[in-house]
Amino acid sequence: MDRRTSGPSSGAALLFLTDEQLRQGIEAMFFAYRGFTADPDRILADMAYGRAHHRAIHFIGRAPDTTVNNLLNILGVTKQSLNRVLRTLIADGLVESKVGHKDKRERHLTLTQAGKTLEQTLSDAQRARMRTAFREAGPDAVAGFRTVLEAMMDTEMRASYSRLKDTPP
Amino acid sequence: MDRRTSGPSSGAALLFLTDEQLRQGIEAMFFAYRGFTADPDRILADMAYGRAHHRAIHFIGRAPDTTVNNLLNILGVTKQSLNRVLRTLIADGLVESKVGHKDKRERHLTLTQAGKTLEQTLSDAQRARMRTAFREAGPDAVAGFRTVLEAMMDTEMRASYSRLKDTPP
DNA sequence: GTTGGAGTGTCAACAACACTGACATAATAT
DNA sequence: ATATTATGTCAGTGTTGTTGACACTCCAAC
Repeated sequence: MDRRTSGPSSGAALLFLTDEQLRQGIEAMFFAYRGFTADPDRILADMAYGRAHHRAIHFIGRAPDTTVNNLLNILGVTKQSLNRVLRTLIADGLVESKVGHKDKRERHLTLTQAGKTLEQTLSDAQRARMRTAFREAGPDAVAGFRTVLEAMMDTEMRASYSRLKDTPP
Repeated sequence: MDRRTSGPSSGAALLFLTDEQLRQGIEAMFFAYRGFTADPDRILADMAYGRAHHRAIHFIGRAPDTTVNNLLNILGVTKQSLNRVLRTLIADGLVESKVGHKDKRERHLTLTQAGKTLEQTLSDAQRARMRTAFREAGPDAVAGFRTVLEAMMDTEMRASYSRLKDTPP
């Protein structure tokens, strides 16, 4: 067991691990996530789309030509659930689905121009809130924020996150 | 071009506000929230309950004798939605509803012993993950984490959060 | 070359949980 | 007396998750 916090486990250095601190962290996570999704949700409510569409659009825009299976792993839902979302996005001309030329079982997904436009609108709203929060909190707080979130992920999600993080846009 | 040696005087100090950094923050939030809810979800899946029941139980346990209206404000859902959840929790003997003695229109909600037991089970699972993440990240990162999350909340949610935070358990 | 299994995508039906709208009841406020 | 507030309920709808069943494609073993 490495003691990176220096000092005995009973010391003041571990006060941030009390149940009370953890409870506050849990509640902060709950309230913040509501704020995190509030702005895109408002925009989507006027269309026939929901949060699931937003997520699909985000990650397709992030990794163009991705396959359905890859998207499935990132989103962590069943393929049937994703398929319903993709069907509407494709029908509405926001996403293009192309049969793979190497493996014809695969479908490669890309945003159309309309899809990119919507993605930009949603991202702008979400980024604006994140930017304000980041600016208020300052760079050191942001670094800590990212460190804790990364430690909170499941292993597979952390892998997906790192893969995306290290992918040039 | 820009030498990022150690000059906080130039634009380098604002590098943490680039779209790329914001995008990573957004994705970190997405993946981390999945981890955040994963453990309680697994426990609840075996019962007839879902995440909505968990939230209700958490905040009733947190603020015993709370009214329906107060819970409504905290959870940010409609009364019809909350009522469906409360009805099953009361029927199953996890929550007790008492008519207010000052204002008899109000119902005051409290966890029964069985409710407290379930709350403890769910909290333990969620706290365990949070504790591991906090310990890995260290106290400074945790402070930053909390600062950013608080800045990300809507104003009303931040008020709810602060009210709970300053309430002794 | 045919067969069988693995991978991939689609359709259908169902459950959880959110929403709106309308209405009832009781208690409180004006 | 009337209006407002707090709560509960019924009915209907939408989004998003789930299983189950099935078709198509690829690849490898026979």
